[in-house]
Amino acid sequence: MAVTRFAPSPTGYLHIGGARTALFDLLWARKTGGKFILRIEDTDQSRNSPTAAEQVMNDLKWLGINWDAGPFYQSQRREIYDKYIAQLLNDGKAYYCFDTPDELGAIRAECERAKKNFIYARPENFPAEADVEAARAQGRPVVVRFCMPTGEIVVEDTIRGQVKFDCANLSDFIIQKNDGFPTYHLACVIDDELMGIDCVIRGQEHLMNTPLHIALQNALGFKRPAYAHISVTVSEGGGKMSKRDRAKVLKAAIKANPEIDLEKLIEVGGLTNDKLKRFLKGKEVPDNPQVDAMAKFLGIELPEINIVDFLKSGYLPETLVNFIALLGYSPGGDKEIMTLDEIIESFDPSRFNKTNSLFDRKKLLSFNTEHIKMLDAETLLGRYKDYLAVADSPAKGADDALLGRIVKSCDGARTLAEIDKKSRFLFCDNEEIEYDEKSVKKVLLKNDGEGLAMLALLKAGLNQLAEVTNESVEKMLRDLAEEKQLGLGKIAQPLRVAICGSTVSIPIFEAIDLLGLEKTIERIEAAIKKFSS
RNA sequence: GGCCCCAUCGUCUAGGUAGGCCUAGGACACCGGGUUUUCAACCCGGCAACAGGGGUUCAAAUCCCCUUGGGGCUACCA
Repeated sequence: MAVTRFAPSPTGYLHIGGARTALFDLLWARKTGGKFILRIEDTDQSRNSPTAAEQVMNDLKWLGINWDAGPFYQSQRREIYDKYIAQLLNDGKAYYCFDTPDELGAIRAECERAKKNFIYARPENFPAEADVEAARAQGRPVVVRFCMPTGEIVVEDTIRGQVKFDCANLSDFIIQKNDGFPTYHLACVIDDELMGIDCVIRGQEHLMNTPLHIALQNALGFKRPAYAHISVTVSEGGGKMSKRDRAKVLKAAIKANPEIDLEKLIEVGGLTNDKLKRFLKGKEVPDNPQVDAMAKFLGIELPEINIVDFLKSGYLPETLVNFIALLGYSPGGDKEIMTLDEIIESFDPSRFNKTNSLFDRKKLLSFNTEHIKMLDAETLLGRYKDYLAVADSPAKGADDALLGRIVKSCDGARTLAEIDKKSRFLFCDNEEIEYDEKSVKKVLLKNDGEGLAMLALLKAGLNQLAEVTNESVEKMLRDLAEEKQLGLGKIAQPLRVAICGSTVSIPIFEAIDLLGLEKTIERIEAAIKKFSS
């Protein structure tokens, strides 16, 4: 019966790394019949966006990562932290400091020059409350630092075994900031104790924080939870997969192309000239919506990083959960495609591996294909509608019966976006069809317009049909192929381009049936007219 | 720079905690072939790895050390 938690800081959308951490914490809680708690670590006033926590929760829900308690907001628990800070101060285990950022920076620079770790020089006599007021009066910042003990701290990590730290390398660290908020370390340790967290599964980037947390727990007389530091997910360029990766790709694209109309880009992105300059110089990163808008304007694809990015690209939540669970973890055996329940059932935290892993998008695509195949029709339709809602598709709002038939006609599809792409032509007016240049050339114009000639034959054939049914249309096409001694492709492809504008669509007979004979003939005529000159 | 983590096919990984069952298994990708009304799906076949160097041992992918290479942290961010 493990009690675990996911403790994101609400600085933006939930991204892959966070989702993976959340998933493993959920897995362990479910496997043991325990509890999974959501805690929002919003102790940084400057970095919190008001909607971010909401977004993170939406993304978790979409993935099916549901929490049993919370969300608890640390910003609403100030008195609790204050109480413990006072206690530490009282016990002489923490002390006030009044250094300015500049002073601190100078000490750091000096340490670097001496090739040493930064260690804050603890004063012999700690400042008294009266000194605090004096410092404030002088306009100096007031923070509280924790006294690191001496000796060695050994972290018992479920994944990595014993990891030893010499406290001589660890500095007294800040537990309360100038604005009165606790730092992450303090709030995290207190909440883990108060919320009864007994197992902390988190990213390896926290391994170095763990001795600090243990020191705090010891000073406060808290229990020590079990720790498991999971490997980091890295992206193609090397380095931890980060939200900044999308901006990075955008920046590279802008720099690589001097032809870009920067004025227009600024307008589309909704930022200022100065901000764009700072972005290109690597000094500032625009917001997500701004990055997206600029990418769309430039017609470039950004790598999916945030969970919503994957939704927008047509991935299933089932896919993400399955794929993420197999990054740095393996249940053993050859089975890879699994549902959340199967993953929970087979979950064994001793089977984590220590190596960082690369996020392989091709394999993700393949997982998506498998999961699309696995879903029952009703669930898949629901997922498709969720996708359409965010995809800016003309198919949005179409009735379930139609959408259901479309989805069914696309079995074998790799993403939901692919289904939309193959069937959009059904939702356009005839005049709105965009003819893909390459497709037109290849199947209509090539070989002296043999495709166009075929269209004429098709039109005549369709007009002569005594009775128009799916069967009669199909028979006509097949008879025509036989008569001309051609594969069906020679007939279907020109027809496809005429009615959908490209060589890729849902199966041709389904396409005609769904479009209707009237529009089909109209589009054939329009195509003949348009490309005959 | 300091501290810490890691190292099996191109990628995700099995095997490593009880060394011989590993002439190293699976999946994705890739290559070749088949099927086909497009794309996809599907079927058959193929390529491909224990980072390097020392030990320990009758025996090492598995244990130890070093080198090299990757990664993380190094904030009044979390």
